[in-house]
Amino acid sequence: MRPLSHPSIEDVQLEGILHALSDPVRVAIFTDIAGNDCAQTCSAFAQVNDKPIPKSSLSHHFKVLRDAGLIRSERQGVEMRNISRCPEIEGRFPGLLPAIINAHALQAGGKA
Amino acid sequence: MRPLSHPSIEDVQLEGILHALSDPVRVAIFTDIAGNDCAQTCSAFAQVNDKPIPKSSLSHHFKVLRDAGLIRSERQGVEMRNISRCPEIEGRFPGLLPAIINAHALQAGGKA
DNA sequence: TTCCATAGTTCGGATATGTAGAACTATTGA
DNA sequence: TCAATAGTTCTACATATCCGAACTATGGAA
Repeated sequence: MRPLSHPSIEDVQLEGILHALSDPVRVAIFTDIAGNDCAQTCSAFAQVNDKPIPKSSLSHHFKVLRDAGLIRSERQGVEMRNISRCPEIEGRFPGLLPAIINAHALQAGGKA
Repeated sequence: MRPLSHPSIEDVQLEGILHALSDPVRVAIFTDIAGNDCAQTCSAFAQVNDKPIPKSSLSHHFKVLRDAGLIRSERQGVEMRNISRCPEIEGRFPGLLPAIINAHALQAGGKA
């Protein structure tokens, strides 16, 4: 099992962020993590929008979010704690993540 | 040749927008169209970032942008005029496109 | 310690999506 | 009618995604 790698903030690309968040499961996971002060485990998202996510898929989704620079994951005992990198990204792309998070909320709200 | 179809604004999805703009060629095309008052033809983008784009690929990219609701294309004589749908989308997802366009500009600027 | 349970990762095969050359369609102008 | 230009569609191939199964890592219990 390779060690987790996180891109440095200068290497974070807009395209990578948009790609990572262009998946409904990932944008749901990310907005949840971004809106939560305390770190979230991967398995907290075994269900997303009432849909069960296989854990290999979940692991893949977290890797995409990590590689895009959106979250930071670190092992804590048997589980993995995930936190958003919003503040760093805000410095690089001001307003981007808030706008996406807001859009996601609007869409989810209008859907219900 | 099927008639061009454009989704109505209520059917525009955040995920579709992010997916469409997660490609470096498409985000370059879109920011150009969005920043230009006058409509742009498809073939205006035969080169993007000094890279030639085959016209079948270009056509595909425009279709993705259209399907995502980001642009409106209409035939005018022998060519196609493309305009952004920013104002409509601004009403649905406020601040989203400006933030993405700004991020793209920052990234392109920092790259040079 | 050994063993088991839990949390994630990796592998591998099926399926879906993207790329681009070639053939096609639509419009205009000679 | 014919040729030129602008885009689209077809098709084959390359790449990416999905998910079950097998694997690894950590911690706690026997």
